[in-house]
Amino acid sequence: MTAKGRTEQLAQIFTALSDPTRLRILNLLNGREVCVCYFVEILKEPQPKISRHLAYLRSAGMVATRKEGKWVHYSIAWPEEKDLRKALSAALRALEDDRKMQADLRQLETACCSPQKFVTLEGAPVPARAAE
Amino acid sequence: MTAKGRTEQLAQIFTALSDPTRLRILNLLNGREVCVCYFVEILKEPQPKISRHLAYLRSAGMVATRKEGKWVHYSIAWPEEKDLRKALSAALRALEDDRKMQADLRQLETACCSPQKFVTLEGAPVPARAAE
DNA sequence: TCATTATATCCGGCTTGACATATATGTCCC
DNA sequence: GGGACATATATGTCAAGCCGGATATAATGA
Repeated sequence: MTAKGRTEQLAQIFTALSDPTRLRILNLLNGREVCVCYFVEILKEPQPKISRHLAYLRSAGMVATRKEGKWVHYSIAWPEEKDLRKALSAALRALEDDRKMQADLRQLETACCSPQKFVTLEGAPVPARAAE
Repeated sequence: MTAKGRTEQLAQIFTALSDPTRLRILNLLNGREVCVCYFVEILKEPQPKISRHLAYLRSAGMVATRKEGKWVHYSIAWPEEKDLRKALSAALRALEDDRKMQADLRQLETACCSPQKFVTLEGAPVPARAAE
């Protein structure tokens, strides 16, 4: 890990950002802790596909997990190095202009505020705001 | 091209940024027009490897070329969409903190100021500052 | 002919998606 | 408590495709 140079670490971050599904996941995670079931619900992608991309982000050290009973909450694991943090946050900020990303976030709000619209999510933990 | 959504375009940009060689190339191109021979000289990588990555960036529409006799000059082709420009420039700015990137730039300066140190570059066109 | 740059090809490895299946936890009910 | 069952999440496997490196070679210009 530390054997890797800064340039390679940067490249690795961008690799993690180079897939639309992962971009949508990271966008939803930006500033929040989100449970897997919400990704499945909102992205409308097969659960194994979501899980695979989460595993990718995990092994790249870009997300952290917290288990709570049946559910697993994901959050962004911000790099320690300042410039890596800067690169990542700049990239995430760029996502905010994307309409699809905005739509995803709106769906997350809706899911939070009216759980009855998501019957399969009944009882699922509500995404919580998290500090960067 | 336009059939692609914004999210996919963003992912494509990050894909282009996901390789150390391409990062170094783009860093050298940031604000400048640079001839291929300088990449070969400074990155100390096989010429076909450089050319391949340049071709990649070209087909991704991220760089523009200008032919001048024997030499081909590359420059960054900034996206038209504002948020794509923002994403790209943020990424390039993040590179500036990287020591290897700074070293590459210093070598470019050296190459410009004392061409006799780079015998194979004698007569090669000097990299020119360009507006973003 | 030499220098510069681009392309073609082969290969090994990684990524991704789809599907099936395993694991872990919670609930219900006796 | 303990089994049966449902739900949430992860993983194994396979196939297809892309990526990157290396080498050789072509194309272009001086």
